[in-house]
Amino acid sequence: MANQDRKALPLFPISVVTDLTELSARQVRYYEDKGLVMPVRSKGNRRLFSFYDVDRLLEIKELIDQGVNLAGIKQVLKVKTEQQEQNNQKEPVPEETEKMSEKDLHKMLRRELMESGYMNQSSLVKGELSRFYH
DNA sequence: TTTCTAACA
DNA sequence: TGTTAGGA
Repeated sequence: MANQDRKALPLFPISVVTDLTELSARQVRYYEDKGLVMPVRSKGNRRLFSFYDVDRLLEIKELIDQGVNLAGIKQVLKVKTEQQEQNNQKEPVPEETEKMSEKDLHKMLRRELMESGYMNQSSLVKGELSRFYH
């Protein structure tokens, strides 16, 4: 089983999440209501969070005290999710460097840029995202 | 005992 | 956001 799947496994109740994130249960539930996280429900209508959910909530926490509102956070998470989906369908890198076509080389470079963080939060925060600040 | 929803001195 | 009522 891939690590990606493990991180997506719905495992812990809200109590664990509040411990890990320092967020109140009220906040966690509120953020779910706003679509920032979507934990699975289980026996007795109880929320089950995955590692991914916890990671997202930690990012949400950071953005909150950075002064970003829910609309802005939603934008960031949207991008994050899109990037993650791209990583899931990432194609294997060609074995031999000599046989690497120019096309593959460009794919690699583009991927390096994306994963090095060039097109993530930093640039977002400085640019488009600025209008979501107070 | 823990978590859930809904609502507000 | 906190807190609480009333159930499951």
